[in-house]
Parts: sequence; structure tokens; C-alpha cells
Amino acid sequence: MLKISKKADYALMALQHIASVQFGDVTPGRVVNTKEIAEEYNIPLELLAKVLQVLSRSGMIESHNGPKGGYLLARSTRQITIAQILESIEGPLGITDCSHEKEGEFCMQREHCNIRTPLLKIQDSIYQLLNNMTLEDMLGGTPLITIQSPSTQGVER
Amino acid sequence: MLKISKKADYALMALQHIASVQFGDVTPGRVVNTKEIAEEYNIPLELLAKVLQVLSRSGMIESHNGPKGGYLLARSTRQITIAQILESIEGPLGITDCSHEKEGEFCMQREHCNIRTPLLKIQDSIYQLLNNMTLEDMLGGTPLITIQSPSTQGVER
DNA sequence: TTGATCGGAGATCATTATAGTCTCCGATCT
DNA sequence: AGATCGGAGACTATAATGATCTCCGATCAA
Repeated sequence: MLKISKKADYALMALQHIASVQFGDVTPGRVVNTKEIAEEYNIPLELLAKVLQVLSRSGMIESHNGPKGGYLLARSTRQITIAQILESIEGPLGITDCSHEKEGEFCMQREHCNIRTPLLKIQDSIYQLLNNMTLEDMLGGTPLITIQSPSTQGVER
Repeated sequence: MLKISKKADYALMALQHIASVQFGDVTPGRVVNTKEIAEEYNIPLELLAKVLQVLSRSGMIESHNGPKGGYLLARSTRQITIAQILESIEGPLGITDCSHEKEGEFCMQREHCNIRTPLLKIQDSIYQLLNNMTLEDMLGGTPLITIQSPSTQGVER
């Protein structure tokens, strides 16, 4: 439950990759093209292309056409939050349907709904969590070796 | 994104209702049947029945057969967390596919995955959030009037 | 003891969301 | 001019979800 989509996964991987190339030691400032990322992480090329186009349209990366073209971060890693990334791919965050009701829209349960307020609180907390973590936080410390998180280790959920 | 299912919604509503009947002033200790909840909240009867059966099997409520039958909370409202409710309906919490990999299972991106560690951290945080909130917290203060959360007010996402 | 009322359980169906693919276009560099 | 890029739209397949239908066994009360 509460799973994020593959597209969002791909977006995170791609941005992490672009960022680490751009600010890495080897070739800082180098543009990164779709194919490179797709091959590195085993992502279907055309699907990744879609994802990057969305990220470009929402202003997180800037695109460069033609040969030697590709993508660059449009902002600093500190100015790109996880919430922004996820929302640009998956749309507004909302753990429940009634989160985004506009005037005149109502869910069937609305009149007697007894869980709306607490759910909105949970939603806000999650949003803050995701909005306080930036792309910068995803750089650096991430080892290639897979490490089981201590708090989930051996726990059957 | 990150939406919880209708079934989980229904589970939360039902449990909140059962709890408030059971510990309310009017008829404490009264069993609540499926039909009553379905009509109160406009939930499809048979779907709600499924949900309640699952909650019963996972030990959150106890069922009583026959006429005058229905459901009762099996534990105190303080011992039922939101995480438990959601997980019993939707299965283990996991924002990403690789969260629940067992021995021998690998995602396609695993060998070069650069986002696994931060995602697991986010997941843990969300889990703690949901596991620290109980059914008790959903009782009482919930007004019927809909209140727009301050942090989402007027914000275009 | 019979029948109405309850939950338990399985199969089934419709709709939607997701993941992935295909094709064509325009920009740009060499 | 042509190879290499991203941009954009339509399209398909598969899975998840929401919902429904049918039959069963337990229980209580007349």
C-alpha cells in the first residue's frame, strides 16, 4: 500500500543520476541523455523519455536538443524536493479522494464522514516529510551496496 | 499519488463508527452490524462486508453471528493503530517495490539502484507516523464540518 | 424446529490506473 | 545533409481496484 509508481521511481533515479553527474568529480556540467540513464538502470527507454519530458515541462530539468544534447538540472539540488518530484509525475499528493475536492464536488460519504479530519492531518504530515527532503539528501551517502534498513530487518509486515 | 484504497477508507470509517458506538454515551457495548454502517456512510453493503470480514480475521474486531449479531472491537482503541488497519486491508506498507523483496527476489534496477536507501528512510518515517496514531486519536474531536487544512489552503499543486 | 437474520467465503465482472510501446515530428550539431 | 537528440500523441496490454452475486453455516426467537 501507499506505493509510488514506477514512473516516479524512474524520475527519482534519473534526477539522482543527473545530479551526481553534474556535481560529481569526473565531468561536472556534462549533459546527460535519456539513453545513458535507461541503460544504467535498466529502465525502458521510451518510458523514461516520457518521464524526463514531464520533469522538463515542470521546470526541474532543462533540455538540450540535437546531438550531444540531453538534460541538466534547472535548479540546485537543495531546491528540488522529493514532494515536487513525485507531484510532477503523479499529480497532487492525496491519501484520500476528498483531499482535492473543489467547489461542488462531494464524495458519497461526505455528509457523515468521520475520518476526514484525521486523514488530512496524516496527509499533511506525509507531505511535510516529503517536502523537507531534497535531491541533495539523496546524493552522496547512498552506497551501491544494498543495505537492509535496521528497523525493517527481519520484521514480517 | 500515495492514495489509500476505498476499502481502507471504509475500514477506517467502520472502525471509527464501531468504536464511537461502543464507547459512546447512548448504548455502550452494543454490537454493530454491517448494514447499519453501510447505510450510515453510503458504503456498498457487500463490499463493506468483505472489509469487516478481513478486519475480523486479523483480530481487530470480533464477530457475532445470528440475529442481533454484528461486530465489536476486539481491543481497546488505543491498541489499534492506523498502520495496523491499513496493513490488514492493503497488505504490508511499502512505497517502493523493493521494500519487501525476499531472498532471491531482485528488482531490475537493483544492482545500480541509487535511491533505495533514501526511499526506505522515507518509508520508515511514514510507517512510524501511521503506527503512532491510533483509533483513539480518530475519535471525539472530529467535526462534521469540513475544514481545509492550513498548509494546503489556496496552494495550487 | 423452522425461518428470518446475521456473518463467512468464493467466484465473477466492470472500470480504471499503470506500465510499456510505436510512430512521427522538430531542433541542433557536425 | 544526415545522424542524433528531445517533444508529443496515440495506442496496447496487464494489473489493481471497486463492486456484485451466490451459496453457506451459525444463531436466535417465535
